[in-house]
Amino acid sequence: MPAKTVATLHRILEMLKVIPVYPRFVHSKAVCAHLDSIGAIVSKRTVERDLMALTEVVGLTFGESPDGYKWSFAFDSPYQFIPALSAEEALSLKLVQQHLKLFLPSSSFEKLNALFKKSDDILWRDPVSKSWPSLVQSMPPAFTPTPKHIRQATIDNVYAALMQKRILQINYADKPKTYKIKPLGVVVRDKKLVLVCKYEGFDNLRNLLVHRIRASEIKSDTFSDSVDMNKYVNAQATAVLLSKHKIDVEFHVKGYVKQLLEESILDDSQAISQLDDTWLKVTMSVMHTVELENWL
Amino acid sequence: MPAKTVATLHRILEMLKVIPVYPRFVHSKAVCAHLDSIGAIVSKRTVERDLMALTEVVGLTFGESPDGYKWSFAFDSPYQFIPALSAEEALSLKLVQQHLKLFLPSSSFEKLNALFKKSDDILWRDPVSKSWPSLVQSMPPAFTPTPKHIRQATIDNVYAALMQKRILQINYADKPKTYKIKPLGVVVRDKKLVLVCKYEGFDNLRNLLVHRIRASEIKSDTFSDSVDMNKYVNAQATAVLLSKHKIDVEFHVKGYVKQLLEESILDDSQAISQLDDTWLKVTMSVMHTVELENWL
DNA sequence: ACATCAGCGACATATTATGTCGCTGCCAAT
DNA sequence: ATTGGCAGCGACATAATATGTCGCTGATGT
Repeated sequence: MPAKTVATLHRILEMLKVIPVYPRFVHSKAVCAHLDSIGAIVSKRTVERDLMALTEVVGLTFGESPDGYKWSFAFDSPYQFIPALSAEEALSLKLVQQHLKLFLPSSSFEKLNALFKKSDDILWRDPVSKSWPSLVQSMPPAFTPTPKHIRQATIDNVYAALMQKRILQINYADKPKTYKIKPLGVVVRDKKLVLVCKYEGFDNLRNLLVHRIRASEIKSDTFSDSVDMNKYVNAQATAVLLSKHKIDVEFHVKGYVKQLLEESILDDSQAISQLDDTWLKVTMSVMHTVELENWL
Repeated sequence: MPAKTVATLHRILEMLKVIPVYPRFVHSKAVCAHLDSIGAIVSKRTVERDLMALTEVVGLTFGESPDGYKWSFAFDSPYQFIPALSAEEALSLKLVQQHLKLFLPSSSFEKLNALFKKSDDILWRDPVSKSWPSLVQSMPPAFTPTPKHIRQATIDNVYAALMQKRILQINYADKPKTYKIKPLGVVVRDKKLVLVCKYEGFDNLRNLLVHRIRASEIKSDTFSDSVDMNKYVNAQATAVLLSKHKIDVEFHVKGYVKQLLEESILDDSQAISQLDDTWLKVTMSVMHTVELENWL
């Protein structure tokens, strides 16, 4: 508890904060530098010893390289996420996972895997409920192609080019040509990652599917174009609306559809009342969309 | 590095693993018990000292109570998630966050906030890109009411009852009556959490909106009903499909719609070819849904 | 009023964390 | 080949400390 111990602990945690998960790595020298930068000056030797010790404790791994060891968090280290999780919290995470699996390409949320793994563990250990996997579900909207897989390298390049505003050279789809593009933003639509960009030399916006990018390479040229993604997305979204305002709907149903409505919830504002034994009156206020049109 | 140090470190981490984030807590005695259970036997005094020390280092908090201090992780402790995050990873998390904000009630992913906060930090610090907040977006499907807020207590009760198969007594919507229900599963549909359940004494499945549950209380009675949520969700989902198979579509467009199509991507299998200066031919293979019908 | 128990201060001591130094290879540039 | 630079690692000395023990205090609830 005295001064020195807390200093040591702080140093260790600070070290862990600089070490990324597996495919990435840091050299011990960088760790030293970081410690210096936050005022926790220790000898290089100590850092080396600490790293070694952490190997066994939190599952660090290291690989050799010309300029020293390359340190990484083990991929599945249970220490990536520390605090305890209650069974309820774990179940709630499970729901998030189900949802993400359905709506995002898996590469987008790989960073969350440690968390999901942990909640799995918690749930397995739970003595009461063995059937949890089916307790929570995410309901896909109508039609659901499986999310495409995207290579990590591709996604990294896209993000890096995006943030550094640098030209990205890609092979797209099956076209043999390579294109130079200026990445401006990323949108997730349906289950696909869409890259909004301009082709070099052109000025109109194009949408590319990230999972169709075959090869990518970041060039050193930068650009200064930019686009208000918020506005862009809104513009595209409202294009499919028939009207911008809510409308009130009232209709009567019977038989099979009646049953369905009694058990389902179309909208929050829906009100149902019994007209007689066979007919049901439904009123609600919703956005006027194409979907609705066909419902009726 | 010698034996004892690594033991201590291990013990500390093991302690952190049992401490939940803020609203929840553990008593120091429980921490002791856990340490004993994994063979790291130390005196109670040491545990107390350690906890105190951890206060300053990882942001533990404690509150008084009749039977000892109640220890929690500060809910914004930067140590909940340890490994370093690269800017690319952070951006990718940002995308997930955008997406979740749009599709899930916020209470469902509160546990991820530490992670999102961390990625925010990383991105703010990034020297190159100051405009990251608008770089990634999630595109809502057509119409998007704001996700409802759900009280944490409600969600916890629902999940607990669900896992322990216990009767839940609730007040629903504005009705003055209380109902006893058997929770069978949770589905997220559109932006709402839907609780699939049976009313006590009835045998048909009902869907309740979790955010409309006003008050809830777990009873001690248990039940044994169960439902295959997977099947249930699938059944509901296919109800809105006009046909189960993909169909091929071919159509010609010009003018404004042509422009839109050139810049957008409706589906992965779409192929576009130029007929002449004004007309564009589009072919694709998609599920036959009501949405599609209206597109044309 | 009593018993119980959590927190906490004090203290002693065996234990150890850390800096220093020097050796050994590996790499790369001369 | 030769050299300089640098990373890892073992050894060692020592100042410093982590931890168990004991006993006091003050709540709590019976």
